[in-house]
Amino acid sequence: MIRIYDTKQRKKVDFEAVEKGKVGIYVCGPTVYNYIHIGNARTFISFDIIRRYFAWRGFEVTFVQNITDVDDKIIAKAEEEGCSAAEVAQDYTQAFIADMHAAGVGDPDIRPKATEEIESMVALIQELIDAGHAYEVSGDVYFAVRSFDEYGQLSGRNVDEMESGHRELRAQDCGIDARKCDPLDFAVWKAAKPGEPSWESPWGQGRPGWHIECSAMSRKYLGLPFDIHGGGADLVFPHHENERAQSEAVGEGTFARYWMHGGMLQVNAEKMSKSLGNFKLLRDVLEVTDSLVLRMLMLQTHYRSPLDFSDERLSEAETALGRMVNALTNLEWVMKNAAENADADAGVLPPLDKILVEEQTRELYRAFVVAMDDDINTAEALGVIFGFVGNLNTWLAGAHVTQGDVAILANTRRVLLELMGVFGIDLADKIAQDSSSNLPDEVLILAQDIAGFDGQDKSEAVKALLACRETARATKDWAAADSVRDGLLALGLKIEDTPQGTRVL
RNA sequence: GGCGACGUGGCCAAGUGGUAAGGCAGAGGCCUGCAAAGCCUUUACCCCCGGUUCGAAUCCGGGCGUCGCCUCCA
Repeated sequence: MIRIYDTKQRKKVDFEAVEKGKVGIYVCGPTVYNYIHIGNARTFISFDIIRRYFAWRGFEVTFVQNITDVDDKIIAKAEEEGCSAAEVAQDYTQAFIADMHAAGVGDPDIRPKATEEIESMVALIQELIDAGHAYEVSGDVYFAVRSFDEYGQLSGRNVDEMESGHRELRAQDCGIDARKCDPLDFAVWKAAKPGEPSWESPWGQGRPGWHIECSAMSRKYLGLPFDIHGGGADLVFPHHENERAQSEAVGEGTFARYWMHGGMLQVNAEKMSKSLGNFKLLRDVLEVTDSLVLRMLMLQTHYRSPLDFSDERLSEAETALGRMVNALTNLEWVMKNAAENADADAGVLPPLDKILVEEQTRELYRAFVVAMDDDINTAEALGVIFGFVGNLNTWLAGAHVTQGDVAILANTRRVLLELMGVFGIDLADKIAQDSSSNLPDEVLILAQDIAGFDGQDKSEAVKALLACRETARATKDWAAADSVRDGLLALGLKIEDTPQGTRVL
């Protein structure tokens, strides 16, 4: 049973799907007026992992994420850059999708764009007006907050207190629209101003308010009620409160059964902002960082907790990921070695305790599920895996592994890869990538220089070099041995001497 | 001012009643020609003060501190 923390109920609850075996998830996407920053990325990576986990647990997942491609900020950006709002939206939509791919975030099953869903928004607005929950004032349509009794329940706000807060604000300045019946009311449809993108509606030319977009699109693609509505914690109010009000006011009962909100990402313990100069774009970070490292960093903190981002933490995450990669590489090496030289060190070390490995692998799997079932506790799940990895290193270093052990180790390897895969970290691929650049042409030249090698095959050249180095080591000619190692290192090939022999990474 | 979250070893971070996972960093050791990797050992009065309980990091009250939201924000 998966338990998740529901923002509305303010506690962890058992997850029960609307339709057994299926889960519909709606996560608010970006407003495409700029490249997304790592704060956005955190939310999207978190829900990518949540989605992967549900799928891995056997649910048929329908994941919907919108693109808000009409908005004040897009219009402002267009003016700034001297192009159309549509162009701004299109450019940054493409950039967003590219960034998500670069970050290893899976595509949603459905990615509706607000501008292509106007019809369903207009329909919903009309329903709200007909039901007395919204009213038109000279081309604008507002939602009547006080017509919805439960307004404030999601974000834990009291309507009357909010009202008084607004009065104070109004005394100072400010942008309270006098046309609204109640200062708390918010726009669901905005009358077009000259030059702005607009669509026809029963209330004249205009465009939808932000909140109505998600209400309409989630209803259209998931139906009501649906299972999980997600987003960053900063969207709880007003965005999600308003969405919920719109969707539930028209008498369709529950909107989303569970609300999941991701914690904010901060930079150097402060909120990211352009004025503080700590604003980091995802694409800039990925320019110099493996996306798996970024993901590892995210995994180390629970998705609901605030996360402080820094270069130091990024580099720690890189080291941690390296530990995992090393363990896998080592495991694969041991397996290969066992297959290739069956009895090289027989008798020197005790045989591998296969029962133990098998049991602990099963326990790893179990503990992983327990951790993740508990509100997607990736930090704990990761701890479980690291704990196992430490044991695995000990077992492998202290035992004579034979051909007969390979099957059980292959299973362990498979489990490790599978569990990390749930996180969106493909270790096998990572290892392949790290070593794919392994054999540059210079290897042949180096092999000719040092070992007198004259073949064409680069991997044979490496073997010749290693053989040459072994000869040198046997005669304690350390200078010669090290020159081979240094030469290979310069070509990007790292050498490690192990009790079972030398291996190339 | 209102609402909410959080405060665990040098840093980060799990852990909601039974004397504290894991990662990073430091120190010492083992292994090794060296290096790398790995292993072992090592540092916790769980912010403070009360209370409940046989027993609390975990529950309750108070205090101090940090942060978020309350306007666009993932």
